[in-house]
Amino acid sequence: MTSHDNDAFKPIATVDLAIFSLSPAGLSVLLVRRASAPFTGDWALPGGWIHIDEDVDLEAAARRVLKEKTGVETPYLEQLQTTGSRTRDPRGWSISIVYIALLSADHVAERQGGMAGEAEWRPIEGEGVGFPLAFDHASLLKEALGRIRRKVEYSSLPGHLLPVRFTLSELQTVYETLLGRKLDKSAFRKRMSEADFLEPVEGEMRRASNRPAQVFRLKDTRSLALFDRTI
Amino acid sequence: MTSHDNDAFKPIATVDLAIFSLSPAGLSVLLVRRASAPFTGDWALPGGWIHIDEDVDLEAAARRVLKEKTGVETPYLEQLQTTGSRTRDPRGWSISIVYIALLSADHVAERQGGMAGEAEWRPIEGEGVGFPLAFDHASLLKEALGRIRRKVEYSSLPGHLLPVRFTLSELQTVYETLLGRKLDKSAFRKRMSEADFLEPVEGEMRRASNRPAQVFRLKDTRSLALFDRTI
DNA sequence: CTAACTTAGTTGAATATTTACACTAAGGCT
DNA sequence: AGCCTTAGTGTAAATATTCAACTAAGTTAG
Repeated sequence: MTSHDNDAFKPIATVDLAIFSLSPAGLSVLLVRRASAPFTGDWALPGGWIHIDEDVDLEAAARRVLKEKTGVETPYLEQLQTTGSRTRDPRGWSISIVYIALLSADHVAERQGGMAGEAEWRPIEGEGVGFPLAFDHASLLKEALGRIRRKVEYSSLPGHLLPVRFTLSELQTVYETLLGRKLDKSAFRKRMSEADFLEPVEGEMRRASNRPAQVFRLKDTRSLALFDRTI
Repeated sequence: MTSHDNDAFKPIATVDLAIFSLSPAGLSVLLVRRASAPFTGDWALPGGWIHIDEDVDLEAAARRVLKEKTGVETPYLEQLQTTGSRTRDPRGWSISIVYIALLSADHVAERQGGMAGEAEWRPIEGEGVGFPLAFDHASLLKEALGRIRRKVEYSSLPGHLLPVRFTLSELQTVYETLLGRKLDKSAFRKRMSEADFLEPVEGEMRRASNRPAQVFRLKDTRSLALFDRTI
């Protein structure tokens, strides 16, 4: 077996998404029911083929799949990892490029009805959803959760689960939900201020509670690349 | 354009490697000269097709390519990222799964002669090698360097660039090389001890300098998974 | 053979950062 | 009016980090 160019094996390659949002129950992931073999009827992460004529690159393919399933066009999107093996799909060698997407609460609210038929939000319990998934998707979901939970420690990632404008108290609650522990208010505020993730929305105050609070928004996402430590 | 299973577009997919080692000049990367179109004669990261019958998964494919180019069978190997687009290869849509490999000094020494004809070590200067590479490989190399340099901060990754057994002074020098700055000896030792990356080789001392030094080795690599924060 | 030199490994004081918790103030609610 | 809840700040104690000196085990020069 030598390596001429025309030995090129072209494997089946899909883009799969772990799409998260916050529900009253905590962090939730969007799952779809498989309509065709293999794993017909099982729950799976939403995914799709790359469309050679539509998608200029992998991220565009992920964005398109996300829009098809949820209608959302401006998500937080981040490549997680690529798995490929002979055994993960019974039809043979296949590759899956997995992306993580975070949907804000208002994204989800807007699209409550418009969601593709068999897609449903399922609450995260521990390292997954508590029931089996098609292919190796349970393992992919576990990796995605690991990435998110580690990244809470050093990035503004949790901010993408809130509406565009939020208060510091709301943000702290999201951090606490993802970390599974309480944070000190004073330390949290100092850290946010030093990390320079946020900008105040000038003059805007919110009175969701019994006291008005300053409203913030995330600074331009591009600056986040500085903090990306993939894996 | 609807999405039946048999629409499945199977893109050209390769596994490419950014293989690093330490040379007297500092960090070096292994490059090969392309023998065929496109980019004939240009330098590129070593890579290869997936062999559907040989490779059980992507990591096995990366391992095989590494062995073909360097003879090394037990490298440090880590998936970096996957790029795929219409434009990165003039022949059309293609995908590259990129792995980072670190070779220890004794790996390199062993294989000085046995290396495939047109492969050469090139010193890293800043964010690359200082001359153009085929495809998007300059950009892939830049990402790999970013990953390595960030990971120095919180992992034992630099240890994989040394022989299996090394002294703390040698290890500190590698950290300093990768970070591009001097570290405090006392703080470095305390950190290493707390991080629990290393185990002493009982009873073994090295007298490379004018004073004998305790010899260490990395603890089982599997424990490193705890620290992996991809990207 | 001795004295000077080099480097492994440790110690400690000065400084900076984190943590825990109390405190003030601006409303809403009864 | 007075009490309650929550936004936002202050601060003292505990912990970490930094910087630099110190000890000890050799090697090398004279």
